[in-house]
Amino acid sequence: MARGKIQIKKIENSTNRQVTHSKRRNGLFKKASELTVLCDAKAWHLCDPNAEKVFKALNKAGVNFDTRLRPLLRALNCDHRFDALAVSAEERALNCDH
Amino acid sequence: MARGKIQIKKIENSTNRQVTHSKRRNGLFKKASELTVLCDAKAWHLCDPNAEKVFKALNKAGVNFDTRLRPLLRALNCDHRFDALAVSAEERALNCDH
DNA sequence: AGCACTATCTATAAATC
DNA sequence: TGATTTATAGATAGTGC
Repeated sequence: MARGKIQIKKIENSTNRQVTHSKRRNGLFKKASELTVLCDAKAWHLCDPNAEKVFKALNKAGVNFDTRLRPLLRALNCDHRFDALAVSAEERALNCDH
Repeated sequence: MARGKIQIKKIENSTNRQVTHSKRRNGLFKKASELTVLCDAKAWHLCDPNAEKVFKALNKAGVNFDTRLRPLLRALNCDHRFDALAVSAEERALNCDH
């Protein structure tokens, strides 16, 4: 791109790799949030207590949903599927027999 | 972009919205996989039984990790954090007391 | 370790088939 | 409805500070 085309393979120089990672990651987030707005991804069901449990577990694990995953999942139309996941986690907890 | 600049707000025409969604989603996946390769995201720890449980739960919920989320999570360096999530889920199951 | 610049590359909006 | 084209907007590699 830019001042010269690059091949899509691992960047061996670690400094360049880190710089590229930072730049492209920001670009990825921007595009994800644009897609979310343009295509009207529906709101998250944070009011759903089952979903809330999963989000809390993710936060506890260090995954910041709001800033890192939410716009991406929205853009990919994956967000509503996490409701199903939340239910699945809930069922697993209820079926725990030890 | 392209043949005219657009504002980042909901595309009201549903046909255009769908077309844009499809195009931009593909672009997002492409950029995510490029970033994964360029910046050498490390491999998933699928051999980890704790992580495996989470992946299975996600698949059961209809989230196709391999095609939808894995390249994105890799690109975002979130993948290793899912190991922590897996452990968290495991602990929660073990601490289930009813 | 950022942040700015900018020439160049890539993504894509609209058009066309 | 879906594929292809193309002109333009947007992203970014290399650079300098």
